[in-house]
Amino acid sequence: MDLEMEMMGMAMSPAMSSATAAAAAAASEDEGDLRRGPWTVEEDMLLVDYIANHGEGRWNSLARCAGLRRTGKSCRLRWLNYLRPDVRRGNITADEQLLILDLHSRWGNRWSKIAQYLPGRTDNEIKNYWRTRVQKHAKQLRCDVNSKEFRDVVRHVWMPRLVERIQADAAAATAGDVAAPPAVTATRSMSSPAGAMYLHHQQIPPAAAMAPAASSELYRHHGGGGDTSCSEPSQVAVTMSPDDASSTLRSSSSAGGTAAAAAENDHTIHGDVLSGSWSELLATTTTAATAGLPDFDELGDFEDNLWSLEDIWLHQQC
DNA sequence: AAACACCGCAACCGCCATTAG
DNA sequence: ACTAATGGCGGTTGCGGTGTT
Repeated sequence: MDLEMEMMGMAMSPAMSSATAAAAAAASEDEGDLRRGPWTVEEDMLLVDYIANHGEGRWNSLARCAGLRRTGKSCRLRWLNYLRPDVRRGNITADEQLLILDLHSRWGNRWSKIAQYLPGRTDNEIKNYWRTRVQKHAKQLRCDVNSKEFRDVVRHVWMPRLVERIQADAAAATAGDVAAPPAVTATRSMSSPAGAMYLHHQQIPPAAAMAPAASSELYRHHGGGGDTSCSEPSQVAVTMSPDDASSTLRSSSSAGGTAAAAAENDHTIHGDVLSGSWSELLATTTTAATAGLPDFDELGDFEDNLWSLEDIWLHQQC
């Protein structure tokens, strides 16, 4: 990694670009031994240099030895959420959204666990995404984010439409790339690291790729199979450009029959948000956009808050 | 142009689990 | 076995940026 360039980028970050923040940080130095608030470029460089030379861990002593007047916790957080070389920043992609929705449905607010399946994303970033985007949609639908109603909207509307969107984009991408191997097209190639995690083994046959056993194997390869108390994340597809949750919801009107039907529900989805009440949305979409999807409540194998992207995907193929 | 409201995100806080002595 | 230190996690807050009136 080009450390110099990284530092330049940090210097341009919102937190660092503020003269008032720097002044506040400087002022706080007089208030005690430990500093708080936004990190300065100098502090970042101290931390990065120290970790480059000595490694991470033992954060309290690290902070002292590096000459940082910060708590060990603060140093650790700064490193993990911002300074780490492999940290990804920017828009959450559609496949990442799908994963977050899927994994959250299984594990709830286990942000660090969810983050393990989104390479480069931090638990903090995923948590922020959930709070700012997902909870906003719940608010717009006038239901609680933890309510069954909202979970129904997510699994019957949001996730299927994300899948449709991803399919459409993947189809558009492969249409312009005749050299693409058929198997890759069929199994939905994934462009993001999150997607790549699941299709790490590119050669698996399409059918096997979708089999739960196969995806289980994929998870085990990434250390996700140890926790037998949790269902495993679904294998999802992706080839698409970065986008945000809102535009994804705006989404999928060009993605085939079900999406075309969804596009007719322009009183329920227009602009970039879900509008109307959750009940209106579900009532109009369960007969159109989600036609062909399983009746999750009758599948029997699902707990109240458990469902699988594989089921959504498989039924969309029918 | 100014005031206000809202949003997104970095950072902090408090709690709990684990580890070292 | 006990205690203190440390690490990790989820929840919350505060601030800067941006959009709206």
